[in-house]
Amino acid sequence: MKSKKQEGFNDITPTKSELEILQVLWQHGPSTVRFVNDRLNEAKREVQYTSTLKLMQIMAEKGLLTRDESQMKHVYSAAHEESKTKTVLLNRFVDTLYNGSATKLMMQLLGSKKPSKKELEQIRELLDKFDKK
Amino acid sequence: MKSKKQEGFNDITPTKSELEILQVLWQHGPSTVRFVNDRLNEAKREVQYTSTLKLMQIMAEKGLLTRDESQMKHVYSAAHEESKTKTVLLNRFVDTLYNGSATKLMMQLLGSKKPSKKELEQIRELLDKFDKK
DNA sequence: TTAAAGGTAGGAAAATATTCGTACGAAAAA
DNA sequence: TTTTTCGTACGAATATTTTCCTACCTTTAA
Repeated sequence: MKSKKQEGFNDITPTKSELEILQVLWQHGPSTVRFVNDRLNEAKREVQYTSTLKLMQIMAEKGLLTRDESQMKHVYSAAHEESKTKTVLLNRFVDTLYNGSATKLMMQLLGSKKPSKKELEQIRELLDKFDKK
Repeated sequence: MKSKKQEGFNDITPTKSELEILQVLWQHGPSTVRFVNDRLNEAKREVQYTSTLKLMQIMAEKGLLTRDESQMKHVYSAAHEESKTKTVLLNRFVDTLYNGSATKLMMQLLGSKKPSKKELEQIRELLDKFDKK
């Protein structure tokens, strides 16, 4: 298995708007600016095409996205796995708000949300797996 | 669909820097700017006194903090409960990253962190409590 | 073959968030 | 009393993030 250590020089932390774009790419796979912009406009809010373009260009510069320029309509992809990026964001969130305690977060979560029986079952299964390690 | 602007209502959503200040106030209770600034400087990073002052003044204007001006050294307090504010932030986080599914978040959490036996036990207790409801 | 539509690039404006300098009054120390 | 320290208020400079205008090129439709 490959090392999971990060090189350090690329910060994969996206801003709020960048995250919206990443979500589209994670959900739909490699896409053109036009496609992403359409998704944003239908799901979120009104944004001009060139705004989305600019942001995606910046993201590509930062290393958040890669792009295929072989065609006129450039095709962008998320440079990092969804789970990897979200894990980073989640850990940061836990560190910031719950002093690193995942348990504290869960307590809050269970207190405010209401998981269904089925969901509770899924969580238990996951816990069981852990016990066996 | 975008929600309407809530004139006159308090948006308790703090920015990154504001959250740092709130953490100090939640942890230590009502405090002067001097005290908060000292905590920030020792725990986080170097910040000038007037920067912290300004930010806390802004937060008071926004309704994030309240302040007692009866003494020369104004005493600031967090305007909202820690758990209330963190619940809002947590729910927003879940909505943004996990499409509102707390379970998905938990799965990721359990997958990336490695809870200790003791933590696993705590979580189970939590789930049990929940089951009985 | 021309006009319209749709692309990219880049600069700059606009919106937010953060930081700090300066003025000045009150309290404490000398 | 005089000076120094510590406090608030407030404007403005910075930094960051987000938005969009304009120029110009390519493809498509008329």
